[in-house]
Amino acid sequence: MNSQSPYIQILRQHGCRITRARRIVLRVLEDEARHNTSTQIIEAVEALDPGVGRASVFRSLDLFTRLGILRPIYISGSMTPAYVLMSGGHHHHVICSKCQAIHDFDDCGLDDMTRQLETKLNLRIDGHLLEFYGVCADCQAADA
Amino acid sequence: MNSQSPYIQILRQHGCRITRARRIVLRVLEDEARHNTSTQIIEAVEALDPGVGRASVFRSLDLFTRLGILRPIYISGSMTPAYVLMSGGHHHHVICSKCQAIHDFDDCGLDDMTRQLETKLNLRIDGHLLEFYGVCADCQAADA
DNA sequence: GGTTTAGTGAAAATCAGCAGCAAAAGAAGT
DNA sequence: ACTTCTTTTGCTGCTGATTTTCACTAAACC
Repeated sequence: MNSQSPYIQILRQHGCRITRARRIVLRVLEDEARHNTSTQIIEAVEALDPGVGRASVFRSLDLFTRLGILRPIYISGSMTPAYVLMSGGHHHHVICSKCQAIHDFDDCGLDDMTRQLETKLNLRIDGHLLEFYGVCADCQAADA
Repeated sequence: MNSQSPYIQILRQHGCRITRARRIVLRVLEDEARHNTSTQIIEAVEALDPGVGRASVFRSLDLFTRLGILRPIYISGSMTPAYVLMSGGHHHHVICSKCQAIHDFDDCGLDDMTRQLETKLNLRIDGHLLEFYGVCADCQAADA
């Protein structure tokens, strides 16, 4: 009865098999609930089950991205993307330009805009990512 | 007198030197006005001036990103990011999940939210990126 | 023009992510 | 549970995109 995870359901809906590797990668993503690079995810998976291979983690990340469960974003100077879970199809955060700290926030008033955009551009919209860039309170204090 | 480009001004403001490599990378970014991968940018720079080295292109892209001029975004299928110019500090587009077509749009009603967020989280916000994911009109038609 | 030092080009080093294949394990039906 | 049919997996070696190193060039400023 661990098919509760809505993400597992999404896999099912798309005819994908629920494998050990995918389950573990999903668990890591849900547990960590942060913005992890592939390397960090691979390490976490390794810690949870050394039997899961690197390649499968990459394959899972790729699959989840194609299904809209995940979204890779580029943070800081690293060209390795971090992955964020698109819970409910959307995600929002503020990234500090100085210290790269990421501050997630929940409410976005984008439902109206989504509907307007669907009408205006004549397309269907399933989700969105909203990123703000700025300087966090700590870094502003440090500057002064 | 080609210091018109507002981006050149930004470089100046940050005490960065206006070098040949940076000028050319900027020109490519402004001319192409699309979502180009580092490889595409390197090729365009090469075509414009073979004297500019790869490494400098990467260094410029990195610098521009740190200054908020550019933003790397993930494009399906390629592990290398595409770069978008953050004209005026922000950028908005819709990505089709089927054909990966990108549709830029200009107006976003995010000024209010930006100010609310600044107050609520006690930080300064300089810009934002808003991505919508969906299925474009063409792909919907093709499905039917 | 001379000085200073950030920035550069070239080549070597690094490392994330991918490909190919035999073997393993979901899913579905019996 | 057993069988069968595919989908996935774990390996391992490889590729090509970034990064680093370092001696050299050229902005910026006097």
